[in-house]
Amino acid sequence: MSSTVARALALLEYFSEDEPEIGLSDLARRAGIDKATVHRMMGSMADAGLVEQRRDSRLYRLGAGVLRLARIRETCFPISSVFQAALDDLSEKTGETAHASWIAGRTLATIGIRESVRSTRVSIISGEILPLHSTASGLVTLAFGPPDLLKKALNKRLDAKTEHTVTRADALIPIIEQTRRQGYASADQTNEDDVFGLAVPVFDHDGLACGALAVATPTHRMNDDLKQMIISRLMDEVKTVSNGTGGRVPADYAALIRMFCLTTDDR
Amino acid sequence: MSSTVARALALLEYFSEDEPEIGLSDLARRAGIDKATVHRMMGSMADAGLVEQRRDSRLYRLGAGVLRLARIRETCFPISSVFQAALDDLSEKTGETAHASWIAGRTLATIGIRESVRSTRVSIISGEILPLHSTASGLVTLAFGPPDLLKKALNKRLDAKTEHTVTRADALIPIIEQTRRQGYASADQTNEDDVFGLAVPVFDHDGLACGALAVATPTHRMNDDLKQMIISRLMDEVKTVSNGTGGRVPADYAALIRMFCLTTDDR
DNA sequence: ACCCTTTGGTTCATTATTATCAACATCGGT
DNA sequence: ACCGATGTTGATAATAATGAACCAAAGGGT
Repeated sequence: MSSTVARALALLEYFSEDEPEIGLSDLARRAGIDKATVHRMMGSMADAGLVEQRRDSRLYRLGAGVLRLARIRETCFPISSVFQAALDDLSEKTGETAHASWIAGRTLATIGIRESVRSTRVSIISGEILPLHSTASGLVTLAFGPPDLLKKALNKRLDAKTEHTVTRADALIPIIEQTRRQGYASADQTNEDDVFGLAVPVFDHDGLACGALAVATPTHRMNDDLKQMIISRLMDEVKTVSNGTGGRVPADYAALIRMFCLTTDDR
Repeated sequence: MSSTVARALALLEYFSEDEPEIGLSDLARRAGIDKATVHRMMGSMADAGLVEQRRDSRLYRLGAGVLRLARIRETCFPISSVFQAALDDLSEKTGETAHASWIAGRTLATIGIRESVRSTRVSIISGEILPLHSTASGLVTLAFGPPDLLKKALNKRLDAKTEHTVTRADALIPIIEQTRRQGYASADQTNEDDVFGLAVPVFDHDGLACGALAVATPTHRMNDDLKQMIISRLMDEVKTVSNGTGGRVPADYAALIRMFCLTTDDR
């Protein structure tokens, strides 16, 4: 089913900002793999520099090798900088937390955050992997992204993150279709309690979504006016970011953007 | 002998700033592995987001997943920022190109560069992997780093990068010992023609070298005065950077630094 | 002090995964 | 259209991954 390499690399997904160091047994338990196997896998990954092991506590953490890789990737195909500018802009104009994500394999990786300055705000874990089915970012990515990503995502188990999470594939399909029609996705507490997410896609060179821009607000603060305002701001950034990262906005989506500008002008 | 995971991850080392995209056959040829094998390996790595494949040219390149990993690593254990400050300082004071590297598994990864402003200067490829035996950075890392790294490095094939490269392990040992005594390493055209490198170690929490700071100058410009000046500047940064990255300078090396300050004061 | 649990690490026989090689498909250039 | 090189897929043989058992060491609780 899944190759050894894939299983080994999947171990990397357990590391995040709020859990940067993990022990051998812990890692093995979560992944559901034998200790001995994980031990050898981590050994190989340590050799490659992807992880390193503290000499004292024997805990594993991400290694310096990832810095090198990210450096190459970013100097050759810079995206972070483009995103960060958009995020700063979004957060400033909406007053809420903005974040950006990007397709990484069959997952969605958070690659940029700008937190709201308000006292009550949504706080996002840097480097977190976003579920495709329960976040606004995930939904737009599925709706406008590569078809096979959607297919794979629907076949996977859809974990219930809150009591509002849609966990049945057939219930998800109409939501995806609605997202396609309106050009943005909203997710009210489907991934985390008291978090309302709004997201638009970012397009690659082929006109497929390769990531998402999102604004997250506390649910209690959300209302129609705020929602329209945020969506309008998000739409404004789609073209900028897509072009800035070497992508292009497909014609039908561009039409959606124009429509939205008109409706907001009407207000 | 070597695990599948290790072989797969070794493929990542072929990507660099001046060769960010590589085809399947090319990759297989260099690694000496069958095409089909590489194909499945890259497939797994693409799933994990470490690499991605262009839909048009089918070439592979580093994926967005590495950005996520680097982000986590850097927010939890920041080192780049500390290094960059030191590099800027070094380059400014010496007028030459300064670069920093860090142990990543059993290799040495370039994680920071500040190029000289001069017209003739040493240009360094970002993200490049430095050979341990033929660069000044590699030599100090071997001299002051983990003993098993040295052992492994001596057992590996020592490629001749130029006609000055030392390729015999027994010839390398006295050089390492000399490096230990003087506290810095110099490499005159042993890795690249017309490049003279000077490097000092950066220490981790255990007092072992985990990286290096280096200044590279065109060989024709190097003389005793410049050499002494650069070494003095490098020594100045050892403590700053080591402490800034959570490390500590061992007592015997601290003594070396003090000695060097005295001798330079004498001048 | 003790026991008991948990941790990281290692070994080894079995088996399931993976490398291999070939054929096939696809593309670009001459 | 040809040719060479490339990416992709499938069947078989061989290798490497697996997981149980085991060890040493480090807490944690009584």
